[in-house]
Amino acid sequence: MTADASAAPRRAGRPLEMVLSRTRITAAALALITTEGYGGFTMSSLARTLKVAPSALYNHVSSKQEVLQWLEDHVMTMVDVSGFGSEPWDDAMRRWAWSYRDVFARHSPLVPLVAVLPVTGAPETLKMYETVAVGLAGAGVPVETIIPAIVAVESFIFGSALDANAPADIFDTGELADSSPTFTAAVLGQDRSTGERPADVAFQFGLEALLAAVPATRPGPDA
Amino acid sequence: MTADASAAPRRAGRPLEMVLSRTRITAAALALITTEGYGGFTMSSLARTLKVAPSALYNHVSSKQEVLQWLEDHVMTMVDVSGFGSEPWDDAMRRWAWSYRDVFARHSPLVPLVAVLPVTGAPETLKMYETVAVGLAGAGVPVETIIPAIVAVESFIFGSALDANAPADIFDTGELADSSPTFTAAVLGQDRSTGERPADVAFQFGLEALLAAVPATRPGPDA
DNA sequence: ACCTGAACACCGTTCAAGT
DNA sequence: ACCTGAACACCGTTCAAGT
Repeated sequence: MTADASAAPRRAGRPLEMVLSRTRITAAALALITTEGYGGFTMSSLARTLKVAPSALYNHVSSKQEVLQWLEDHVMTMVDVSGFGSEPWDDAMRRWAWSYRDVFARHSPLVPLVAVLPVTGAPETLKMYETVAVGLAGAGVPVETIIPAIVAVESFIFGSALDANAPADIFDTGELADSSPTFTAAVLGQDRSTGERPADVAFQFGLEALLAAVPATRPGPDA
Repeated sequence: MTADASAAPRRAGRPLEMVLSRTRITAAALALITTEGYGGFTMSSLARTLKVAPSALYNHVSSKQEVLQWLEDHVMTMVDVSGFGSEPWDDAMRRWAWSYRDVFARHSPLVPLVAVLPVTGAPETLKMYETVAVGLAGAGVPVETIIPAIVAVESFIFGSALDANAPADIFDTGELADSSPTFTAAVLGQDRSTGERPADVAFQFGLEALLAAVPATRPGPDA
């Protein structure tokens, strides 16, 4: 209950900023993944970044899985919720959903982890949910619809984040074109005139469909 | 170009059904995963099931990743596309989407793999796409809309398959309830009277939203 | 053509020993 | 309280040697 409960004891010869902590481990993990990718992220490489033996990490973290959960919660911080409270609810949702998808497209290995991450250990994630829930409630969406709406949009976002990493030729049927004429025609018949990436066209389509189904009764705080 | 191009040479002392092949490796992998789960699936355990040394597998497969791709394609076989051609297009889509989600909820570690799996190496997956594309085209959906519609619904399905594995208490805010009053109220305000699982309620909501946005002009073959 | 057995280069994690 | 270094029990994959 002191004013600064998180202050670490300072010792001569080991400067304060060198003490391991959730914050510092998470920051190091993010930096490592940004430069080396998830393939280069191991407990060893993380320890090397922090100039510490790998075993030292286990004084602060119970597993690699936990580091990834910390990272996941930190990454949520990068999702843009600024529209809620300043834009009509649907524009706020669009801003949120697109940035959410983009963030996790860059961190797709974290996507399967979300299913196992309880909000209790993820305060930033909970903060985001609260902002979105306030936005929807303010738009007149009935209480019992808020969670299904959030979960549905979020599931769509996670699936779309994975899809955003698909190679451009994923649907090229090649020599199997003859056995799948209708699908092949659909692939070739896509509208390429706008120059948008196919993953973005699909995301736009699905997002608008989901937003149209949200039973809001008011346009939002400022509209 | 012979009648049976896939026949393996028969030798005395080594019965035909013991020869390794994509079919037999895939079947063994599925059996192993069904009994032991994905955590117990290693190249070693797979080799043990097939009564062979681990290194022997590499005469037939280039990596564990490839085994998983074979498995993924085989698993697509379990998705129910029987509605297409016999039901109104939207009922066929509902049957397909629910079974697709259920199958991959049981095989969620395969979900992130889909993004990297080109249809060229996945004939069963392509067969499924063809069936769905024929169904949508038959319902009068314009060619250029077919792929975005399929990709959007599929992304929603994959995200929902991950969500279906979430623990029931994932949204319990615990001691953080005070800092997230609106979200906590929404969690507590969910409609539990129907007895449906929250993941199913959200899936139903999102699926109906997406189907409502598909620009079909005809009800389907038999309606 | 396809198998075995040994080996390689890693993993994440534990633990006794230090300070 | 928190670090180091050695060790453990695995991984997926390669490769020489066999038949």
